[in-house]
Formats: sequence, structure tokens, C-alpha cells
Amino acid sequence: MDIKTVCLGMLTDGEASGYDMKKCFESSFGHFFPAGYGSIYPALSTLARNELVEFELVSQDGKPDRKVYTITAKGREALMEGLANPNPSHKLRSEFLATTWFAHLMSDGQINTVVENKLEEIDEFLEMIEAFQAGNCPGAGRGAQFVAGYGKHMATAFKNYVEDNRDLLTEPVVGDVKTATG
Amino acid sequence: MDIKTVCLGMLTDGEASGYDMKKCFESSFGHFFPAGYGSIYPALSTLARNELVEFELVSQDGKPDRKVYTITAKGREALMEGLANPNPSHKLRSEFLATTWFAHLMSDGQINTVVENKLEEIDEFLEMIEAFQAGNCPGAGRGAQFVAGYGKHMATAFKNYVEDNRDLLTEPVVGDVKTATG
DNA sequence: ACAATATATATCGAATTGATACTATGCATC
DNA sequence: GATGCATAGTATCAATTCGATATATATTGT
Repeated sequence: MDIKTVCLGMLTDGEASGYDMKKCFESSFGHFFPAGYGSIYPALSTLARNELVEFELVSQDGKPDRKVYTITAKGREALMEGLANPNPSHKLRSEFLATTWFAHLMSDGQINTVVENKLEEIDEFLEMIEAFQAGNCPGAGRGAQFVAGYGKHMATAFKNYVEDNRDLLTEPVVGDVKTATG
Repeated sequence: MDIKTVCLGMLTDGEASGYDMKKCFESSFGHFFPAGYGSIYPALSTLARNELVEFELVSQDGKPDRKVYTITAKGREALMEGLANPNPSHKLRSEFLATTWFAHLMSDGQINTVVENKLEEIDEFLEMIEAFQAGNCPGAGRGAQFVAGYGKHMATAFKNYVEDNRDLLTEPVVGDVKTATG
């Protein structure tokens, strides 16, 4: 499945412009399937060229024109083919884990900063996802609840693991030195 | 951080060929930072061109020659710069979650197949990671234990979540029909 | 005898990323 | 009243990465 298929899927929920889709990627979809303008606009162009979507130019005053896309019957067929893969991938690419892997090459201060920053990021993510869930998982079918729940569950697990094991990453403290000197 | 930095990091643990590195990506590193030949060989060429690594041609009989790479002093500096980012990324790209998001467009049979296959994959991953941990997390410093533990923790959380919530993805069963007809 | 698998290199087109360009309005701030 | 930022909208481009394939030989398995 590529970004074109995801765009087709989004359009089953109603017409949208490239800009609308970008916002959707930012607010929800992008948490597990990131995409920026550099992916979305070329995808929509290709889809239109292959007649899997159609668009209408809508002019607004003060604001630039919108290209509002709709999925075609041919597009729905292509979407079904795209969704038919029984072994969809699930890939992580983490500079964070790569950094921690090389923790022994870095100072404790550096590693602690990286860990603190990541913990903050996770908290922000959890807030965002709770807001999304509070809005009753808008914009899609029952799968959205599953995915939002997944995000919350995994972010919590991530946070717990990092908090409980971050001491593995810094210089080991040998013995209980404090009481030995007292 | 890009693949070049990761290759430099691997070389701090000793000399290696591109093929050796590919095996490392397959066995451990690739679980959180995937890379194939198409990334590794060009990365090594660029590193050599910039004098961040050096290589020696080692001929073997029966087998093709190896290019055995070593990190240079300049390479170690570049590595430190590469590791210095205080906000390393951590990105998921999941066709699996994209598929489940669109579960309402698919048949229960299709979704169940996707879910079963993913659960099997997670079990295989857990076996692999336990084997890695049993070998005392070879090939790196203390960060390897942290990362392996992360992998196990998160895969277990993933499995638990999917098992507990997969019913969200299929046609809702209304009421307890069986007893009503009895 | 035939098909994989392992060892080892490398390249190529396609897909994706991340940044930037362009236009125009509104809002804040100095 | 000028500077900068946010929002609304389009789009492209170089750099990076992905996935598949090519090439060559030896071993192992059916």
C-alpha cells in the first residue's frame, strides 16, 4: 500500500483538497503513516491522470483556489486492490533507538537530554490522542477507534519502558556509595 | 541521523564489510532502523570518498572478495556530530494500521486474515528477540540491552492490544442472539 | 539433476522526505 | 508602519531511501 491508496481511502469519507488531506495526516493519519505535501500533491496528480479521482476548481475570495477531489468508481476498485494485501507492513524507523544503541559513545548529559525530550514528546502525543478520542474518533469508520486506542496503548507502553529502564543508558553507579561514606 | 551515521557507529565495534552490516541490520538493528543493500553500499562508498572510513580488499578462495571497512579518526568525529541531535526522530509507517483504519470497507474475512498474519509475525519477532537477549545482546554497548528490552516490551504490548481489541474491526454482533432464539 | 541458500559485490528506477517557492489575507508586536 | 508569523492554498525539487535485480561461485538439500 502506498500513499495513493491512502488518499483514495480518505476520499471515501467525502471530497477533499490536498490541503485538507495534509491536515488529516497531521491530526491523525500521520501518526502511523506520515506524508507531506511532497507526497500528497504528486499522488493526487497521478490518481487524476489515471482517472481514479476527479477534481473541481473552486475559487474563493481572498484565498487561493481549491482543487476539490472526488473518488471515481475506478478509484474504488483500485482502493480495494490496494487494501487486499494480507501482509501489510508495520515499520519503525527510530533515530531515537539508534542513538540509545550507541549510548556508550555519548556522555550521560547528552543521553539524558535525548531521553527527557522524548518523554515530553510522548506526553504531548498522549494529550493529542486523548483529544482525538474525546471527539469520538471523527472522520472514519470503526477502524479509527482501533487505531486511536493502539496509539494510546503503545505510547503508554513506550513511556513506561523508558522511565523504568533509562538508567541502563547511563554510567553504572557501583554500590551504594553514600551509606559507605557515612 | 542517516544510514551513513549508523554505519559509522557499527564500525566503532570493529571492522566489517557491507555484507556483514547487512546481516547486522537483519538480525538486530533493522528492527528499529531498516536498511538494505541499496542503502548500505552507496553509504559506504560516500563515507570512503569523504575519508570517514577506509577499506582493505581481502580475497578469499571460492568466495568473492570482501571490502573490509575501518572507521577513521575523521569518521569518529562525524559520528559524534551525527549522534549529537537532542531530538532524534521515532517514526512508524504502518500499512497494517492504515488497513485497519479502513476496516469498514473490507470483509470480516479479509480483516481477520490480516490480523492473524500480524499476530504470527509478532510471535516470530518475540522469539527472535528472546534469542538475541539470551546471547547477552552481542555486538554493542549497554544500549543494545535497552533496545532489545524495548523491542520485547513493545511487541508484547502490540500483541496484547490486538488480541484484546480486534473485535472492534469486524461486523458488530448485536445482542446475545443465541439465547434469544433458544 | 535441479533448486535453494550462502557469500559477496553493486546498481537502478521508483517512491518518499524535507525544505522551499509563490500568492494573499489577517493578526500581533515592536 | 514595518516586520514577522499563522492560515489558506497550490506546487516542485534535490537528496535520500526502498525494493528488486544482476553477477558470480560454492555448498547443501530433494
